[in-house]
Amino acid sequence: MPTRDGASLQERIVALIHERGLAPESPMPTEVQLMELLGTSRNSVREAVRALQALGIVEIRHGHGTFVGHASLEALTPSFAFRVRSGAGGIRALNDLVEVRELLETGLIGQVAQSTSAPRLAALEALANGMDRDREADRAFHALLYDSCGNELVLQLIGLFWDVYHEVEPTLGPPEERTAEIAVNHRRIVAALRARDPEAAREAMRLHFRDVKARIARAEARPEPART
Amino acid sequence: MPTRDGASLQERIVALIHERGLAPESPMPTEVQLMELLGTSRNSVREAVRALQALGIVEIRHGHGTFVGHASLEALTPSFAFRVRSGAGGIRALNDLVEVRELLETGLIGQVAQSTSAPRLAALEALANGMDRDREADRAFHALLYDSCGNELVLQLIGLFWDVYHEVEPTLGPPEERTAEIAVNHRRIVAALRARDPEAAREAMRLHFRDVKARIARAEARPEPART
DNA sequence: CATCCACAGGACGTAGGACGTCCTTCGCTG
DNA sequence: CAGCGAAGGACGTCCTACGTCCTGTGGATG
Repeated sequence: MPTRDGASLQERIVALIHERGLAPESPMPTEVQLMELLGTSRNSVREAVRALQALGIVEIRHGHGTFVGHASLEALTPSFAFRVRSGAGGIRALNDLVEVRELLETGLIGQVAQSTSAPRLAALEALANGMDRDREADRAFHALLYDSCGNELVLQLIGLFWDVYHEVEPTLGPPEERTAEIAVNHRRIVAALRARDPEAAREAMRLHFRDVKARIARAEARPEPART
Repeated sequence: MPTRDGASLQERIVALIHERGLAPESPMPTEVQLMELLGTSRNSVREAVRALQALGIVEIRHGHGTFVGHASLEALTPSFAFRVRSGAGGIRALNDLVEVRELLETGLIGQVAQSTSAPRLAALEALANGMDRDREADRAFHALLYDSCGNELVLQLIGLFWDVYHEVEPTLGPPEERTAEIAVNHRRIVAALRARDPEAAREAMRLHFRDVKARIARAEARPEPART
């Protein structure tokens, strides 16, 4: 079977990766080799590869070569960020995004409460206390929370949503006393975990997201915050 | 401020969409216009636009023009499908994906149980009964379930995960009596909704996903199912 | 002999031009 | 007035040439 030409170039390149059983980080054929393999011009090859790069399926290193990617959700950040920035429906989309994170985190926090080790609790507490100074601590906190669940997709989704939210967060207006709220909420979560109380942890998580959504609602109430 | 050249072409095009306040479906500048606006060659413009198309940020219609896209998650299907097809970790990734769907659906089904109208229930039941004949009925069932939640992102995520799962489902081996199981599980869910019993609905949903995950586990146990 | 540097080569990045294909529109024709 | 064909706009593909980045090699140097 030579190659049905019905499939798009993109699909044929992906098929090629699977046929050869190439693992992430493996080198892909050269652009010139792909030209010959697929019987097209370098231009078409490059466009297809660029599309695959945008999806995280391949990784391009200038001067070095093209490699199979990890299809990490990180690559998809621009798509989600775009959706959330879209004028009118943007705030709505942002709220949807936070609600999904709430669903994931309140769903998982129960099992986390039953299985978190003492050293991990200490690390979580340290992060919760450092949030005033370092905003990244918030991201690390949520990542560490679900690190033990063994679900890579959840970790990446939560990280993705965090990134997208904080990318547009400045446009939501002044933070008010939010930074204080955040630390309090996170300390409450840690306390519930320390008590190994799943229901209390879930409730603490709900409170946290209630505050986040309240901030979004305040932003929605105010007039269009002026475009860049 | 003319345009800082530090940003990638992609980012500059996205910025241009936001600056002009272009809504989805609006026509984008022509490739030639973008060349002039961004001061690059048509080749570079096309590559950047192709990347944005892969992310669903723009939509290209041959012979007609380029338009602002909806950044629908549908465009991201190839990325998720790739991740799930990746040889060794593929089954693991598929399981992660189903678990995320479980988190979302069990988290939402409670509020659905309290708010689903009679006609909607009838429609759900019809779909549940039609699953033996039409596999799409399953997809429609889950979409209709959460349609009333007002969260577009959840709908798209569940649809995306459904698509990805069913794209690789054939490789999981023979379906056994699964089709029967599916209908039973879904009828149980409808019954719980009809009784307006959130906890029963959640439990029925858990059972459904228990079966799905069991199928994945059986596939993981068997040897590599031979590549295409 | 070990080290450092210049250079050649491979691979991706950008540019410009030419032609093909698809779609729409307008004007001509019957 | 209806139908059809030509023209033009916009994306698709191809080709060629040159620039930039990285690596490995080989010679000059201490």
